[in-house]
Amino acid sequence: MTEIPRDRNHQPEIPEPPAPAPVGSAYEPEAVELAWYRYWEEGGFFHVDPDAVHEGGKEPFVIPMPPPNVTGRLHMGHGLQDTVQDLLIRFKRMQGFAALWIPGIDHAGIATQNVVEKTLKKDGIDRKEIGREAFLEHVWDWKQEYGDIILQQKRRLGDSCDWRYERFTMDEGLSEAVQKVFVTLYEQGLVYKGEYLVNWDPDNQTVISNEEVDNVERNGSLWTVRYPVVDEDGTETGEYIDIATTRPETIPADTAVAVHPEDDRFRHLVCKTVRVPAVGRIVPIIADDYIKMDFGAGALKVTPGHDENDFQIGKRHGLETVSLMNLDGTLNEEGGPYAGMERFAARKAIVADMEASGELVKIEDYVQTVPISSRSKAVIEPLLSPQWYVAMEPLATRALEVVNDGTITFHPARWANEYRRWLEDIRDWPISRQLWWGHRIPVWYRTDADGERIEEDFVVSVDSPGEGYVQDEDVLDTWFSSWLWPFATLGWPDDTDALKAFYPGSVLVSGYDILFFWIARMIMAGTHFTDEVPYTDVFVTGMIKDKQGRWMSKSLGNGIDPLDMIETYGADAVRYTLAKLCAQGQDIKLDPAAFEGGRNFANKIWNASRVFGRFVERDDAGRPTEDLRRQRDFSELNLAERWLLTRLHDTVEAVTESLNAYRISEAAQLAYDFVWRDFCDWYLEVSKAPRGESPARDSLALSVEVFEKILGLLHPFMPFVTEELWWTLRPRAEGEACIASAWPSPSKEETDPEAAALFTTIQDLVTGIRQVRAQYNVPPSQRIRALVRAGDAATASALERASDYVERLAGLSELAIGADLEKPAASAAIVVGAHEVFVPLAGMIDLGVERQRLQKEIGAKRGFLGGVEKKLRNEAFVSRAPEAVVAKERQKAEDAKAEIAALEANLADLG
RNA sequence: GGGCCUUUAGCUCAGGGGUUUAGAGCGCUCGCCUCACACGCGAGAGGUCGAUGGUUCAAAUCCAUCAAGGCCCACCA
Repeated sequence: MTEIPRDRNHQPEIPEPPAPAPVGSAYEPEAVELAWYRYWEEGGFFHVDPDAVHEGGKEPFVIPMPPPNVTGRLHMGHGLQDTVQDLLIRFKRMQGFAALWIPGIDHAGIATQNVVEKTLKKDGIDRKEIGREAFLEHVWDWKQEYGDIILQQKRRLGDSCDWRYERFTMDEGLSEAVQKVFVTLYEQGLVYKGEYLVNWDPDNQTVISNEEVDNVERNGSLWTVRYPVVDEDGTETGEYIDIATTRPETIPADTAVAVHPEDDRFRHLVCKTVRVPAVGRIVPIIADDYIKMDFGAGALKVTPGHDENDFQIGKRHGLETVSLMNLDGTLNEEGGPYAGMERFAARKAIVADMEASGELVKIEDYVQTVPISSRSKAVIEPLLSPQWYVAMEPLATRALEVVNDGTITFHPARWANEYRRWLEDIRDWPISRQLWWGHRIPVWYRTDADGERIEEDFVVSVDSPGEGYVQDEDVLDTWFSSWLWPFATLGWPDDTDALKAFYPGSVLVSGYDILFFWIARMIMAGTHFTDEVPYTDVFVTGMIKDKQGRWMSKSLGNGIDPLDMIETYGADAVRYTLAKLCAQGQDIKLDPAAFEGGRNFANKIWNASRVFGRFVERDDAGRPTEDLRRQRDFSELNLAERWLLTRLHDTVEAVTESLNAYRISEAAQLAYDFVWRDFCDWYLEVSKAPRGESPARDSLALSVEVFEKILGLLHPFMPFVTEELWWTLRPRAEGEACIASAWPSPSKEETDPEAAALFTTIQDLVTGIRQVRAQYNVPPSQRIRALVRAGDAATASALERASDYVERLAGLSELAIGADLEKPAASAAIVVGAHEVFVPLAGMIDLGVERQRLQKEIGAKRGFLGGVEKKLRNEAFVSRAPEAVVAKERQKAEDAKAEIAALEANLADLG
């Protein structure tokens, strides 16, 4: 049992934070990322103890990480899912939750056994020769060597999981849980042994579940074979039944021929007998309405030992079940002359023989659905075999309830439908696997005098009943341990502190590819064994595809390695890009070039910090020694600052809301817009001191203050660069890290919608002047004059106070503002709402260009006005639409008219 | 055979009954090495929101049908 750490016993020493990069240096992600991850991990910043909940009163927020396969390497799917999980964890941690992300590894039964077997084969070692025990030693060695490679790779991505909780699906605790669950289910009558047709994988020589079978369309043949009707002593009556089959090699296992009871062609033959071609067995003709009269030749050969439907027919009619295949896919003695042949060789041989004997009537091309093992890609053989099953229906009932009653919510909601569909039509789960690597089935058989086990005489128990018993050779399906993951990782079945504190969990993040395999089964296990849902929210991500929308696969060689991307662009860039692409539930067509966007954003933030960061005094190590921030009063802030704080407040609110609703890409976009557009493009430009002057301390202080909030806001998306910059702004106390900071929550008090609106007007004025400059190719270095004729005196004086913004941003040498200024001759005019801007362009003005510009502007406005007026002319609209909507449209029309009038006046002015 | 998803700018995608005349990134055009950033700055061009019909005062947005692409499930030999 892994001991769950407790705070009072574990007080990790917080290391020295890495020294900041020198001021003015370019952003180099790799060095920054490695250093900070070490700092966080060693400093215990990911640690969450049960006491934080029990005694600290913190609300838990728990995500069980889908344990990657021990054979695994990080792929883009992990990149995406881990980005989402870590983002949520960091977000909630900053919000003050006891945010626990539980990592671990899955032993991945078949996959791992295959890999190790292949590796050994290269050294000339055969699994069967060395035997079970020796083989398992190799697998454990392999696990030791490669087991946590992927977890190391996840660290590179920045995953902030509490590694002290790391579990392996075959470690002691998980094994205990698995055994207990098997025994419990057996005692509840929900585990049983049955002999049914199973999906047999002849390559891996194990049974697999339906979910592990892929049905693929393949070009095959449909052979029509003639079955002669014979009497009791085997003489042909001259009649015959033609039967179409896609699997002639199973003919030797035919135990009947079936026709539809109402089929007039064959009705008189029912109860008679036919001779099976190739092997000469005499079998009855039966009637069953499963048969489709219009398919093939209208009759079916019944092979209960090798086809699920035939098996059902056989049951109904009490037919013998002949199993003619060995576990390796060769025919056994039932195959008669074909015994010992591999199944597809047998098919060829049997077809050739029937062709020669005239029993084969025809061969047609036929597209059929072939079941394939998703692991080995071998064609699945339905085979009669005794296996252990879990009766799923009782478990499914509860699991359906908790989704139907809203205890568990899927995001996006449509996955709940898929989930229901599967559960409502659930089949029993074959859980035994004929493998060596996995949890041994806790069933003990009594042995007879020869040491052979007696199949019917067994005990189900965790421990051996003692002498005279041997354990079942088989192991359990990998998912039989992973379905316990959310609670077994916390110590279940023991009632640990951790379990009490952190179960049930909060969110599961996973791809839809394992909705049935894992997500649904976890919910079944949770409700059945713990009487709780394992988590309340399921966030289902889309799958990552290549640029052309194809699945990434080794064989296509179209995979994009996240580690390569991290090396090239940085982990923050990879994370931000994936977050941005993570629209709810949609598959993602990934172009590696997309990561450039993330890199550019990280770089932008880095550079933005230099604008004010270079004015912070630092010691020799580059650490800040002064705190620029100061007490301030919102009302004393200037217009731009009040606008910025208003935008900050709104942005934080919107991002928080988006994250809470799992709208990850929206949150990423909102943060991006604020940081790049508002903060960098407008605020930083406005706040810069005039050439040659030093910026005001108050202005720097606000930049630092807001930037700190920005770093917090971006931290869940881009933890590394934000943490790095966090330490460059002001002196920090030990452990006062960005990761441990509180989620920004700017005060509503510190917003000023009026200031924000005025600033927007200023932005429009500036943009207008810039447009004129661009139109006339005025070089950026050339200062020009401009006049603003404000629509009213109040705005005029407000703009007057903010005139240096416009001057600076529009590159003006002089700016006149007033409510009744005259338009100078030979000037370009811009209409911004009720205000007009005149740009005197003596000597430069081109009447043609100007006329064109104004006409285009008028055209656009008229188009707009036309639309609005059309609405207003519609009486139904005016009478039925809400008053506010109508009023708004009226206002729009009026504003547009005024603007058009102003533009037209200016146009007329040109002569 | 059932069910689901997608179709919006050249490309990749947001948006999801009234948000000024539909947005972003990339690409494209023009001008800029403006002392944070060319991984950048400024200005632009470019969509009758797959088609048709309907509901509504109002549809890219809701409904129906169709078309194209994709996915999942299913026992047609």
